[in-house]
Amino acid sequence: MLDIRLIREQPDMVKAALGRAGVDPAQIDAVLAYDERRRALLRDVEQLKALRNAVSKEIGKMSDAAGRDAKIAEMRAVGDRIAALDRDLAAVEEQQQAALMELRNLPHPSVPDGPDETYNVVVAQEGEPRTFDFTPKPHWELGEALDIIDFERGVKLSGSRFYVLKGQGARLQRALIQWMLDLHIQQGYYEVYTPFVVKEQCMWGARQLPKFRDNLYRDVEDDLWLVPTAEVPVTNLHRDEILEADQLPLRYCAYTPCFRREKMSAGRDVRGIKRGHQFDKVEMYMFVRPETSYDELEKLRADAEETCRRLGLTFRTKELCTGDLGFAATRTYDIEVWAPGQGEWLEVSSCSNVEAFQARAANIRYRPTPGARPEYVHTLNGSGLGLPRTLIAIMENYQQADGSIVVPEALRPYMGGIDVIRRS
RNA sequence: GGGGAGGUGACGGAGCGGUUGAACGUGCUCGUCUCGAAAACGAGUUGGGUCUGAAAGCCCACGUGGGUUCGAAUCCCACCCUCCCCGCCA
Repeated sequence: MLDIRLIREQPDMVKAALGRAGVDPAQIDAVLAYDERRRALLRDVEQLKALRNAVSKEIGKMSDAAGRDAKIAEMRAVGDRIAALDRDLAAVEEQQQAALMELRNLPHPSVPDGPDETYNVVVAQEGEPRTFDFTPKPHWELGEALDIIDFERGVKLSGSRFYVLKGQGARLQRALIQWMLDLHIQQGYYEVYTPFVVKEQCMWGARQLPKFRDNLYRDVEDDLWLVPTAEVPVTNLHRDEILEADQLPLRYCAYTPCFRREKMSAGRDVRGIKRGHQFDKVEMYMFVRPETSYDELEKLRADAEETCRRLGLTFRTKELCTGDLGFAATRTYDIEVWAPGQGEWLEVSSCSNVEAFQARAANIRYRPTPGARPEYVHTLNGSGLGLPRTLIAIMENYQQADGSIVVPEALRPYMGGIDVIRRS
Protein backbone atom coordinates (compact mmCIF):
# COMPACT_ATOMS: atom_id res chain seq x y z
CA MET A 1 0.00 0.00 0.00
CA LEU A 2 1.32 3.41 -1.00
CA ASP A 3 1.67 6.37 1.35
CA ILE A 4 -1.21 8.76 0.76
CA ARG A 5 0.96 11.64 1.86
CA LEU A 6 3.50 10.92 -0.83
CA ILE A 7 0.73 10.88 -3.42
CA ARG A 8 -0.67 14.14 -2.07
CA GLU A 9 2.64 15.94 -1.88
CA GLN A 10 4.24 14.65 -5.06
CA PRO A 11 1.42 13.63 -7.37
CA ASP A 12 3.39 14.22 -10.55
CA MET A 13 6.27 12.08 -9.40
CA VAL A 14 3.88 9.27 -8.44
CA LYS A 15 2.06 9.51 -11.78
CA ALA A 16 5.32 9.39 -13.68
CA ALA A 17 6.60 6.41 -11.72
CA LEU A 18 3.37 4.45 -11.97
CA GLY A 19 2.96 5.48 -15.58
CA ARG A 20 6.13 3.52 -16.34
CA ALA A 21 4.28 0.41 -15.13
CA GLY A 22 1.27 1.21 -17.25
CA VAL A 23 -0.94 2.72 -14.56
CA ASP A 24 -3.47 5.30 -15.79
CA PRO A 25 -2.87 8.68 -14.08
CA ALA A 26 -6.65 8.98 -13.69
CA GLN A 27 -6.38 6.38 -10.95
CA ILE A 28 -4.12 8.67 -8.97
CA ASP A 29 -6.39 11.63 -9.56
CA ALA A 30 -9.30 9.59 -8.24
CA VAL A 31 -7.43 8.85 -5.02
CA LEU A 32 -6.53 12.52 -4.67
CA ALA A 33 -10.13 13.62 -5.15
CA TYR A 34 -11.29 11.29 -2.38
CA ASP A 35 -8.49 12.53 -0.19
CA GLU A 36 -9.45 16.15 -0.64
CA ARG A 37 -13.10 15.48 0.09
CA ARG A 38 -12.14 13.41 3.11
CA ARG A 39 -10.01 16.14 4.60
CA ALA A 40 -12.70 18.76 4.08
CA LEU A 41 -15.24 16.63 5.93
CA LEU A 42 -12.71 15.90 8.62
CA ARG A 43 -12.11 19.59 9.25
CA ASP A 44 -15.84 20.24 9.63
CA VAL A 45 -16.58 17.34 11.91
CA GLU A 46 -13.54 17.90 14.09
CA GLN A 47 -14.53 21.48 14.65
CA LEU A 48 -17.95 20.35 15.87
CA LYS A 49 -16.43 17.69 18.09
CA ALA A 50 -14.13 20.23 19.67
CA LEU A 51 -17.16 22.39 20.45
CA ARG A 52 -19.06 19.50 21.95
CA ASN A 53 -16.13 18.41 24.07
CA ALA A 54 -15.65 21.88 25.49
CA VAL A 55 -19.34 22.41 26.25
CA SER A 56 -19.75 18.94 27.76
CA LYS A 57 -16.94 19.68 30.12
CA GLU A 58 -18.73 22.87 31.18
CA ILE A 59 -22.01 21.02 31.66
CA GLY A 60 -20.34 18.72 34.13
CA LYS A 61 -19.47 21.71 36.29
CA MET A 62 -22.72 23.72 35.96
CA SER A 63 -25.03 24.10 38.91
CA ASP A 64 -27.72 26.29 37.28
CA ALA A 65 -30.35 23.77 36.09
CA ALA A 66 -32.01 25.92 33.43
CA GLY A 67 -28.74 26.92 31.77
CA ARG A 68 -27.65 23.35 31.93
CA ASP A 69 -30.71 22.02 30.13
CA ALA A 70 -30.34 24.64 27.43
CA LYS A 71 -26.74 23.56 26.78
CA ILE A 72 -27.72 19.93 26.70
CA ALA A 73 -30.39 20.61 24.10
CA GLU A 74 -27.91 22.58 22.05
CA MET A 75 -25.38 19.78 22.15
CA ARG A 76 -27.95 17.20 21.20
CA ALA A 77 -28.36 19.07 17.89
CA VAL A 78 -24.62 19.27 17.44
CA GLY A 79 -24.42 15.54 18.09
CA ASP A 80 -26.85 14.86 15.27
CA ARG A 81 -24.77 16.91 12.86
CA ILE A 82 -21.65 15.09 13.93
CA ALA A 83 -23.29 11.72 13.34
CA ALA A 84 -24.33 12.75 9.82
CA LEU A 85 -20.87 14.05 8.94
CA ASP A 86 -19.23 10.97 10.40
CA ARG A 87 -21.31 8.79 8.11
CA ASP A 88 -20.26 10.78 5.04
CA LEU A 89 -16.68 10.66 6.18
CA ALA A 90 -16.70 6.90 6.66
CA ALA A 91 -18.08 6.42 3.16
CA VAL A 92 -15.42 8.61 1.57
CA GLU A 93 -12.68 6.95 3.58
CA GLU A 94 -13.77 3.55 2.41
CA GLN A 95 -13.74 4.67 -1.23
CA GLN A 96 -10.33 6.22 -0.83
CA GLN A 97 -8.94 3.14 0.84
CA ALA A 98 -10.28 0.87 -1.89
CA ALA A 99 -8.80 3.09 -4.60
CA LEU A 100 -5.48 3.23 -2.79
CA MET A 101 -5.33 -0.55 -2.40
CA GLU A 102 -5.62 -0.89 -6.17
CA LEU A 103 -2.39 1.01 -6.71
CA ARG A 104 0.76 -1.02 -7.16
CA ASN A 105 4.13 -0.08 -5.74
CA LEU A 106 6.35 2.44 -7.53
CA PRO A 107 9.07 0.88 -9.66
CA HIS A 108 12.54 1.95 -8.57
CA PRO A 109 14.10 4.50 -10.97
CA SER A 110 16.76 1.98 -11.97
CA VAL A 111 14.20 -0.54 -13.25
CA PRO A 112 14.32 -0.87 -17.04
CA ASP A 113 11.23 0.10 -19.00
CA GLY A 114 9.31 -2.48 -20.96
CA PRO A 115 5.81 -3.80 -21.49
CA ASP A 116 6.45 -7.48 -20.79
CA GLU A 117 8.99 -10.12 -19.78
CA THR A 118 10.81 -9.96 -23.09
CA TYR A 119 12.22 -6.63 -21.90
CA ASN A 120 13.78 -8.09 -18.77
CA VAL A 121 17.52 -7.59 -18.70
CA VAL A 122 19.99 -10.40 -18.11
CA VAL A 123 22.46 -8.92 -15.63
CA ALA A 124 24.58 -11.98 -14.95
CA GLN A 125 25.15 -15.49 -16.16
CA GLU A 126 27.37 -18.16 -14.73
CA GLY A 127 28.26 -21.30 -16.60
CA GLU A 128 27.19 -22.40 -20.03
CA PRO A 129 24.42 -24.86 -20.81
CA ARG A 130 25.97 -28.31 -20.53
CA THR A 131 26.51 -30.20 -23.76
CA PHE A 132 25.80 -33.92 -23.91
CA ASP A 133 27.10 -36.74 -26.07
CA PHE A 134 23.64 -38.25 -25.83
CA THR A 135 20.18 -36.69 -25.96
CA PRO A 136 19.33 -35.41 -22.49
CA LYS A 137 15.95 -36.48 -21.17
CA PRO A 138 13.39 -34.34 -19.43
CA HIS A 139 13.01 -34.98 -15.71
CA TRP A 140 9.63 -36.65 -16.00
CA GLU A 141 11.15 -39.41 -18.09
CA LEU A 142 14.14 -39.74 -15.81
CA GLY A 143 11.94 -39.67 -12.73
CA GLU A 144 9.60 -42.37 -13.93
CA ALA A 145 12.38 -44.60 -15.20
CA LEU A 146 14.19 -44.33 -11.86
CA ASP A 147 10.87 -44.71 -10.02
CA ILE A 148 11.55 -41.62 -7.92
CA ILE A 149 8.61 -39.54 -9.21
CA ASP A 150 5.15 -41.14 -9.34
CA PHE A 151 2.74 -38.97 -11.27
CA GLU A 152 -0.10 -41.49 -11.51
CA ARG A 153 -0.38 -42.05 -7.82
CA GLY A 154 -0.18 -38.32 -7.14
CA VAL A 155 -3.24 -37.90 -9.32
CA LYS A 156 -4.89 -40.84 -7.59
CA LEU A 157 -4.45 -39.16 -4.23
CA SER A 158 -5.17 -35.54 -5.01
CA GLY A 159 -5.93 -34.97 -8.68
CA SER A 160 -4.02 -33.40 -11.51
CA ARG A 161 -0.93 -31.33 -10.73
CA PHE A 162 0.00 -33.49 -7.76
CA TYR A 163 2.79 -36.07 -7.66
CA VAL A 164 4.53 -38.37 -5.24
CA LEU A 165 8.29 -38.32 -4.74
CA LYS A 166 9.65 -41.70 -3.81
CA GLY A 167 12.83 -43.26 -2.49
CA GLN A 168 15.93 -41.30 -3.49
CA GLY A 169 13.72 -38.66 -5.11
CA ALA A 170 12.03 -37.86 -1.83
CA ARG A 171 15.36 -38.03 -0.08
CA LEU A 172 17.00 -35.71 -2.58
CA GLN A 173 14.37 -33.06 -1.97
CA ARG A 174 14.71 -33.45 1.77
CA ALA A 175 18.49 -33.17 1.44
CA LEU A 176 18.11 -29.97 -0.56
CA ILE A 177 15.84 -28.40 2.05
CA GLN A 178 18.22 -29.27 4.84
CA TRP A 179 21.26 -28.13 2.93
CA MET A 180 19.68 -24.84 1.84
CA LEU A 181 18.62 -23.97 5.36
CA ASP A 182 22.09 -24.74 6.66
CA LEU A 183 23.60 -22.56 3.95
CA HIS A 184 21.28 -19.64 4.70
CA ILE A 185 22.05 -19.87 8.40
CA GLN A 186 25.73 -19.52 7.45
CA GLN A 187 24.80 -16.53 5.31
CA GLY A 188 23.32 -14.82 8.35
CA TYR A 189 19.68 -15.80 8.35
CA TYR A 190 17.72 -17.00 11.37
CA GLU A 191 15.69 -20.14 10.88
CA VAL A 192 12.02 -20.20 11.78
CA TYR A 193 9.45 -22.94 11.48
CA THR A 194 6.00 -21.41 11.16
CA PRO A 195 2.41 -22.60 10.92
CA PHE A 196 1.37 -23.57 7.39
CA VAL A 197 -2.16 -22.29 7.91
CA VAL A 198 -2.85 -18.74 9.04
CA LYS A 199 -5.69 -16.44 9.98
CA GLU A 200 -7.31 -14.31 7.32
CA GLN A 201 -5.75 -11.18 8.79
CA CYS A 202 -2.30 -12.48 7.87
CA MET A 203 -3.31 -12.69 4.23
CA TRP A 204 -4.21 -9.01 4.27
CA GLY A 205 -1.02 -8.12 6.09
CA ALA A 206 1.09 -9.80 3.42
CA ARG A 207 -1.09 -8.22 0.69
CA GLN A 208 -2.24 -11.60 -0.63
CA LEU A 209 -5.81 -10.42 -0.12
CA PRO A 210 -7.79 -9.13 -1.82
CA LYS A 211 -5.84 -9.60 -5.05
CA PHE A 212 -5.03 -13.32 -4.88
CA ARG A 213 -8.19 -14.60 -3.22
CA ASP A 214 -8.91 -17.07 -6.01
CA ASN A 215 -5.46 -18.59 -5.72
CA LEU A 216 -5.63 -19.43 -2.05
CA TYR A 217 -6.77 -22.61 -0.35
CA ARG A 218 -8.82 -22.15 2.74
CA ASP A 219 -10.44 -24.21 5.47
CA VAL A 220 -13.97 -22.88 5.69
CA GLU A 221 -14.84 -24.41 9.05
CA ASP A 222 -12.13 -22.68 11.00
CA ASP A 223 -11.39 -19.88 8.55
CA LEU A 224 -7.73 -20.78 8.29
CA TRP A 225 -5.83 -20.18 5.07
CA LEU A 226 -3.07 -22.38 3.65
CA VAL A 227 0.09 -20.41 3.04
CA PRO A 228 1.00 -19.80 -0.64
CA THR A 229 4.56 -18.94 0.45
CA ALA A 230 6.52 -18.59 3.68
CA GLU A 231 6.47 -14.88 3.01
CA VAL A 232 2.99 -14.79 4.53
CA PRO A 233 3.68 -16.18 8.02
CA VAL A 234 7.12 -14.56 8.20
CA THR A 235 5.82 -11.08 7.32
CA ASN A 236 3.19 -11.44 10.00
CA LEU A 237 5.72 -12.46 12.62
CA HIS A 238 6.17 -8.75 13.33
CA ARG A 239 2.73 -7.45 12.40
CA ASP A 240 1.66 -4.54 14.64
CA GLU A 241 5.06 -4.33 16.25
CA ILE A 242 7.46 -1.47 16.83
CA LEU A 243 11.01 -2.78 16.55
CA GLU A 244 14.08 -1.12 18.00
CA ALA A 245 16.66 0.05 15.49
CA ASP A 246 19.38 -2.19 16.93
CA GLN A 247 17.26 -5.27 16.18
CA LEU A 248 17.55 -4.55 12.46
CA PRO A 249 18.24 -6.02 10.05
CA LEU A 250 16.18 -9.09 10.87
CA ARG A 251 16.98 -11.79 8.35
CA TYR A 252 14.89 -14.94 8.40
CA CYS A 253 14.87 -18.17 6.50
CA ALA A 254 12.04 -20.65 6.59
CA TYR A 255 11.04 -23.86 4.94
CA THR A 256 7.36 -24.34 4.17
CA PRO A 257 5.24 -26.13 1.69
CA CYS A 258 3.33 -23.69 -0.51
CA PHE A 259 -0.24 -24.20 -1.61
CA ARG A 260 -1.63 -22.51 -4.68
CA ARG A 261 -5.09 -23.01 -6.08
CA GLU A 262 -4.39 -21.26 -9.36
CA LYS A 263 -6.45 -22.74 -12.13
CA MET A 264 -3.69 -23.46 -14.59
CA SER A 265 -4.30 -23.63 -18.28
CA ALA A 266 -4.51 -27.21 -19.45
CA GLY A 267 -1.86 -27.05 -22.14
CA ARG A 268 0.85 -25.23 -20.24
CA ASP A 269 3.55 -26.79 -18.12
CA VAL A 270 1.46 -29.91 -17.74
CA ARG A 271 4.34 -32.32 -17.76
CA GLY A 272 6.54 -32.91 -14.81
CA ILE A 273 6.80 -31.16 -11.49
CA LYS A 274 7.44 -27.62 -12.67
CA ARG A 275 4.06 -26.27 -11.63
CA GLY A 276 1.83 -27.86 -9.00
CA HIS A 277 -0.77 -26.93 -6.43
CA GLN A 278 1.64 -27.92 -3.68
CA PHE A 279 5.37 -27.36 -3.69
CA ASP A 280 8.13 -26.83 -1.19
CA LYS A 281 10.23 -23.75 -0.87
CA VAL A 282 12.95 -22.38 1.33
CA GLU A 283 12.41 -18.67 1.68
CA MET A 284 14.64 -15.79 2.75
CA TYR A 285 12.97 -12.74 4.23
CA MET A 286 14.25 -9.49 5.71
CA PHE A 287 13.03 -6.60 7.81
CA VAL A 288 15.51 -3.75 7.35
CA ARG A 289 16.10 -0.05 7.85
CA PRO A 290 14.88 1.86 4.78
CA GLU A 291 18.26 3.33 3.91
CA THR A 292 19.80 -0.14 3.65
CA SER A 293 17.12 -1.95 1.68
CA TYR A 294 18.78 -1.77 -1.73
CA ASP A 295 22.06 -3.03 -0.33
CA GLU A 296 20.16 -5.85 1.32
CA LEU A 297 18.51 -6.67 -2.01
CA GLU A 298 21.98 -7.21 -3.44
CA LYS A 299 22.78 -9.54 -0.56
CA LEU A 300 19.57 -11.45 -1.12
CA ARG A 301 20.41 -11.87 -4.78
CA ALA A 302 23.98 -12.86 -4.04
CA ASP A 303 22.84 -15.44 -1.48
CA ALA A 304 20.32 -16.98 -3.86
CA GLU A 305 22.93 -17.07 -6.62
CA GLU A 306 25.39 -18.71 -4.27
CA THR A 307 22.83 -21.44 -3.66
CA CYS A 308 22.73 -22.21 -7.39
CA ARG A 309 26.49 -21.95 -7.70
CA ARG A 310 27.16 -24.46 -4.95
CA LEU A 311 24.83 -26.91 -6.61
CA GLY A 312 26.90 -26.57 -9.76
CA LEU A 313 23.98 -25.27 -11.77
CA THR A 314 24.22 -22.95 -14.74
CA PHE A 315 22.21 -19.89 -13.89
CA ARG A 316 21.45 -16.42 -15.05
CA THR A 317 19.99 -13.43 -13.25
CA LYS A 318 17.50 -11.07 -14.76
CA GLU A 319 16.38 -7.68 -13.65
CA LEU A 320 12.65 -7.43 -14.25
CA CYS A 321 11.37 -4.57 -16.37
CA THR A 322 8.50 -2.32 -15.31
CA GLY A 323 5.96 -4.44 -17.16
CA ASP A 324 6.94 -7.70 -15.47
CA LEU A 325 7.49 -6.41 -11.95
CA GLY A 326 5.12 -7.82 -9.33
CA PHE A 327 2.40 -5.70 -7.72
CA ALA A 328 4.27 -5.07 -4.48
CA ALA A 329 7.85 -4.92 -5.72
CA THR A 330 9.94 -1.85 -6.47
CA ARG A 331 12.79 -3.89 -7.90
CA THR A 332 13.17 -7.61 -8.57
CA TYR A 333 15.85 -10.04 -9.65
CA ASP A 334 14.76 -13.38 -11.01
CA ILE A 335 17.26 -16.19 -11.00
CA GLU A 336 16.88 -18.92 -13.56
CA VAL A 337 18.67 -22.24 -13.88
CA TRP A 338 19.20 -24.12 -17.10
CA ALA A 339 17.25 -27.36 -17.52
CA PRO A 340 18.77 -29.18 -20.50
CA GLY A 341 16.15 -31.94 -20.68
CA GLN A 342 13.30 -29.55 -21.16
CA GLY A 343 15.61 -27.10 -22.90
CA GLU A 344 14.51 -24.07 -20.93
CA TRP A 345 15.51 -21.70 -18.19
CA LEU A 346 13.55 -22.25 -15.00
CA GLU A 347 12.85 -19.53 -12.51
CA VAL A 348 13.99 -20.85 -9.14
CA SER A 349 14.18 -17.61 -7.23
CA SER A 350 12.67 -14.18 -7.26
CA CYS A 351 14.29 -11.59 -5.01
CA SER A 352 12.36 -8.39 -4.38
CA ASN A 353 12.48 -5.24 -2.39
CA VAL A 354 8.96 -4.10 -1.56
CA GLU A 355 10.16 -1.13 0.53
CA ALA A 356 7.36 -0.19 2.97
CA PHE A 357 4.53 -1.54 0.82
CA GLN A 358 3.86 -4.56 3.03
CA ALA A 359 5.04 -2.91 6.24
CA ARG A 360 2.42 -0.21 5.84
CA ALA A 361 -0.33 -2.80 5.39
CA ALA A 362 0.94 -5.01 8.21
CA ASN A 363 1.87 -2.06 10.45
CA ILE A 364 5.49 -3.03 11.03
CA ARG A 365 7.60 -0.16 12.28
CA TYR A 366 10.88 0.59 14.02
CA ARG A 367 12.35 3.42 16.07
CA PRO A 368 15.26 5.01 14.16
CA THR A 369 16.71 6.10 17.52
CA PRO A 370 15.55 5.41 21.08
CA GLY A 371 12.50 7.53 21.83
CA ALA A 372 12.10 8.71 18.22
CA ARG A 373 8.91 8.57 16.22
CA PRO A 374 8.38 5.11 14.69
CA GLU A 375 8.79 4.63 10.95
CA TYR A 376 7.91 1.77 8.63
CA VAL A 377 10.58 -0.82 7.96
CA HIS A 378 11.40 -2.05 4.48
CA THR A 379 10.85 -5.73 3.76
CA LEU A 380 12.45 -7.98 1.17
CA ASN A 381 11.79 -11.51 0.10
CA GLY A 382 13.63 -14.03 -1.99
CA SER A 383 13.32 -17.71 -2.65
CA GLY A 384 16.27 -19.69 -1.66
CA LEU A 385 15.20 -21.75 -3.66
CA GLY A 386 11.97 -23.27 -4.94
CA LEU A 387 12.38 -27.01 -4.60
CA PRO A 388 10.67 -28.68 -7.55
CA ARG A 389 12.52 -26.65 -10.14
CA THR A 390 15.81 -27.09 -8.36
CA LEU A 391 15.10 -30.81 -8.41
CA ILE A 392 14.36 -30.63 -12.13
CA ALA A 393 17.60 -28.80 -12.83
CA ILE A 394 19.65 -31.26 -10.82
CA MET A 395 18.07 -34.27 -12.45
CA GLU A 396 18.43 -32.96 -15.96
CA ASN A 397 21.93 -31.53 -15.56
CA TYR A 398 23.41 -34.42 -13.66
CA GLN A 399 21.87 -37.17 -15.75
CA GLN A 400 24.10 -39.82 -17.35
CA ALA A 401 23.64 -41.78 -20.53
CA ASP A 402 22.25 -44.77 -18.62
CA GLY A 403 19.55 -42.63 -16.99
CA SER A 404 21.20 -42.48 -13.58
CA ILE A 405 21.70 -39.15 -11.81
CA VAL A 406 24.89 -38.00 -10.12
CA VAL A 407 24.26 -36.37 -6.75
CA PRO A 408 25.83 -32.89 -6.54
CA GLU A 409 28.77 -32.97 -4.21
CA ALA A 410 27.31 -30.49 -1.74
CA LEU A 411 24.33 -32.74 -1.14
CA ARG A 412 26.13 -36.03 -0.60
CA PRO A 413 26.57 -35.60 3.14
CA TYR A 414 22.84 -35.07 3.31
CA MET A 415 22.19 -38.20 1.24
CA GLY A 416 24.01 -40.64 3.45
CA GLY A 417 27.01 -40.50 1.12
CA ILE A 418 25.11 -41.68 -1.95
CA ASP A 419 26.76 -40.25 -5.05
CA VAL A 420 24.58 -41.62 -7.83
CA ILE A 421 20.85 -42.25 -7.95
CA ARG A 422 20.07 -45.45 -9.88
CA ARG A 423 17.02 -47.59 -10.38
CA SER A 424 16.74 -49.68 -7.23
C1' G B 1 -17.62 -30.54 22.50
C1' G B 2 -18.89 -28.48 27.92
C1' G B 3 -17.69 -24.66 31.62
C1' G B 4 -15.03 -20.18 33.24
C1' A B 5 -11.81 -15.67 32.82
C1' G B 6 -10.10 -11.75 30.09
C1' G B 7 -8.53 -8.16 25.99
C1' U B 8 -5.81 -0.85 28.50
C1' G B 9 0.72 2.59 26.37
C1' A B 10 7.38 -0.49 24.23
C1' C B 11 6.15 -4.17 28.41
C1' G B 12 3.60 -5.51 33.26
C1' G B 13 -0.60 -3.71 35.57
C1' A B 14 -4.65 -0.05 37.91
C1' G B 15 -9.08 2.39 36.72
C1' C B 16 -15.33 0.71 35.96
C1' G B 17 -20.14 7.70 33.46
C1' G B 18 -17.33 14.11 33.97
C1' U B 19 -9.35 17.86 34.71
C1' U B 20 -8.08 9.63 33.14
C1' G B 21 -4.55 9.94 27.29
C1' A B 22 -4.86 7.04 31.32
C1' A B 23 -2.37 5.71 38.57
C1' C B 24 1.81 2.52 39.87
C1' G B 25 5.89 -0.35 38.19
C1' U B 26 9.51 -1.88 34.24
C1' G B 27 12.06 -0.25 30.03
C1' C B 28 13.98 3.95 27.38
C1' U B 29 16.03 9.30 27.10
C1' C B 30 18.28 13.42 29.62
C1' G B 31 20.38 15.34 34.13
C1' U B 32 22.69 15.08 39.31
C1' C B 33 26.29 12.01 41.72
C1' U B 34 31.13 9.17 39.95
C1' C B 35 37.85 8.82 37.59
C1' G B 36 34.25 5.72 35.02
C1' A B 37 30.18 2.34 35.70
C1' A B 38 26.39 0.43 38.93
C1' A B 39 23.11 2.05 42.59
C1' A B 40 20.39 6.21 44.25
C1' C B 41 17.85 10.73 43.22
C1' G B 42 15.36 14.35 39.76
C1' A B 43 12.97 15.37 34.98
C1' G B 44 10.96 13.45 30.57
C1' U B 45 8.77 9.38 27.51
C1' U B 46 1.65 6.33 23.79
C1' G B 47 0.22 6.06 18.82
C1' G B 48 -2.46 7.98 14.59
C1' G B 49 -4.76 12.08 12.01
C1' U B 50 -5.52 17.19 10.78
C1' C B 51 -3.71 22.04 10.53
C1' U B 52 1.05 25.10 10.03
C1' G B 53 6.71 27.65 6.86
C1' A B 54 7.55 25.61 11.74
C1' A B 55 5.41 25.41 16.45
C1' A B 56 1.01 25.80 19.22
C1' G B 57 -3.81 24.08 18.66
C1' C B 58 -7.67 20.65 17.54
C1' C B 59 -9.68 15.51 16.54
C1' C B 60 -9.44 10.16 17.15
C1' A B 61 -7.79 5.66 19.61
C1' C B 62 -8.22 1.63 26.19
C1' G B 63 -9.65 -5.80 20.86
C1' U B 64 -13.38 -4.46 16.47
C1' G B 65 -18.11 -2.55 15.01
C1' G B 66 -22.73 -0.61 16.61
C1' G B 67 -25.98 1.54 20.62
C1' U B 68 -27.32 4.61 25.19
C1' U B 69 -25.72 9.76 26.91
C1' C B 70 -24.72 16.70 26.76
C1' G B 71 -20.39 13.50 27.94
C1' A B 72 -18.00 6.32 27.77
C1' A B 73 -11.81 2.93 28.92
C1' U B 74 -16.03 2.92 32.22
C1' C B 75 -23.23 1.07 30.78
C1' C B 76 -25.83 -2.16 26.64
C1' C B 77 -25.57 -5.38 22.03
C1' A B 78 -22.92 -8.09 18.26
C1' C B 79 -18.46 -9.89 16.47
C1' C B 80 -13.13 -11.05 16.77
C1' C B 81 -9.09 -12.66 19.64
C1' U B 82 -6.45 -14.74 23.99
C1' C B 83 -6.05 -17.65 28.38
C1' C B 84 -7.67 -21.47 32.11
C1' C B 85 -10.41 -26.04 33.64
C1' C B 86 -13.08 -30.65 32.04
C1' G B 87 -13.82 -33.95 27.94
C1' C B 88 -11.85 -35.87 23.27
C1' C B 89 -7.47 -36.97 20.39
C1' A B 90 -2.27 -37.76 20.12
